[in-house]
Amino acid sequence: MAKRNTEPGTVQGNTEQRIMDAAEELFLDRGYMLATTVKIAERAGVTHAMLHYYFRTKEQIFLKVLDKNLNGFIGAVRPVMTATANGNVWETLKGGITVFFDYLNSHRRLAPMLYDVLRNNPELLRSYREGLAEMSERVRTSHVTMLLKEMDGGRMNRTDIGQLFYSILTMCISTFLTIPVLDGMQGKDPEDLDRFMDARKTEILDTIYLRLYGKA
Amino acid sequence: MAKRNTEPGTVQGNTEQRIMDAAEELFLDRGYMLATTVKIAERAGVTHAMLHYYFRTKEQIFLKVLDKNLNGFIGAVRPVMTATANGNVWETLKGGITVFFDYLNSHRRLAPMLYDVLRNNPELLRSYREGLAEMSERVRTSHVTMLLKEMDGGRMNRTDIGQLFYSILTMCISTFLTIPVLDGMQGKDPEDLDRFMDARKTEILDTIYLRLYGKA
DNA sequence: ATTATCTATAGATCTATAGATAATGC
DNA sequence: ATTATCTATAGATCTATAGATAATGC
Repeated sequence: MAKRNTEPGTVQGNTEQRIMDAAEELFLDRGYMLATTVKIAERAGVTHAMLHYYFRTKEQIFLKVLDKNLNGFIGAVRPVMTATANGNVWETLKGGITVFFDYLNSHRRLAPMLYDVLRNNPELLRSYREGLAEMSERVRTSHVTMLLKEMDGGRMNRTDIGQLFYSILTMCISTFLTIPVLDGMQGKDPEDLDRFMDARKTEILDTIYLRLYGKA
Repeated sequence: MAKRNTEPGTVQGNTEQRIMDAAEELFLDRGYMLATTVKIAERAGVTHAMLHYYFRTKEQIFLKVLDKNLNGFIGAVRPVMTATANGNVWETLKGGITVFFDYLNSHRRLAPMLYDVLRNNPELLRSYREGLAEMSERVRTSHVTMLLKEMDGGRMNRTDIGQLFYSILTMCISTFLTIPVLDGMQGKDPEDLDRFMDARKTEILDTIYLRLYGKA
């Protein structure tokens, strides 16, 4: 048969792309282990043999999905990750937190998927490990300079910078990890979730601001 | 054969208990879906038919493990969950956070396992849903009274109490969810992790304190 | 007679591939 | 000839049960 998928009667888009889209959807929803190649093929509307024809293995199609998603994330976040010497310190930090939070908020299943892989299949992240470690090192050093100057000048509470970053990252990330819990508690109206995310971002910024500038 | 497991050559403890222990170990490590009955039986050193003989289904053995763990948690945490009218407000709150954090810290795989189930098999928590919701409601109302009085008296920053609790819970919980990430970054020395947890608890307390009492 | 255990196996999945077959591009 | 597709199937697991067999408690 080998229908051309541009023919009438077939879904739009070529098969390879449809499989990629279906795979992304399922990996984002279920993580690596629980998203099966059979379900991906079903969702794409093809036999599962097609998945192996185009992508060879489950691991390879996952790595393509992961690559796309991590590149999107890195592209969005990189510009604000290096703190410069000039400029208002709090505005710089706030800008970084905002971009990070906003990206996770516009890709709400990214953090849960990455968490799933980090927990259950960390070896799949091997090729990104180094790059991400390097990036986080750049973030750290550039901010350390800025923050230490602020602390030394007595304008900011003295704080362990590693702990500060840990607080910022976990507060942002866990907001999205806990969406399943929220779904069970709040109304199902999607706008409720949007409002919650806005309030959450404000609260995180206020919390970090007072951690750094609030006088005890 | 039906060896009595008190005979020489057999592992100590009765079979049922050995299966329970193995199941707890695997569920804590891998969550519900990825812990298989075959692996549980292997670890317990019995054939997997035994698992069904004693517990009938995978779901039932999991529910027993869950019950034990949730009861332990609730027993530890309940005493400090109701804020009283008298007493220092910050000390009360600090006490609650400390007990909560310390319990998770002495049961480091509990939060990850619960998160896994909440994400992938929320229906397994159905029978606990109501009780937990009720408890969290009691926590909330008792604290709302205390905190509002403090805010109205101008002794505490005005704050959305829902957001405050969300910050406290996610900061504590995510500390333990992210242990796999830490393992990849820090040294493998278990004492490093102990020290990190201590520092983390202090940082969370400082952060929440300044959120509530720090002057902008 | 009851309890505990083992072997064997059913029936669902999963990932992956082999091999046949049809459409497309020369 | 190459590319795309389908059918069929191998080989691993998984959960769960049936049925035989041995040990224990009367």
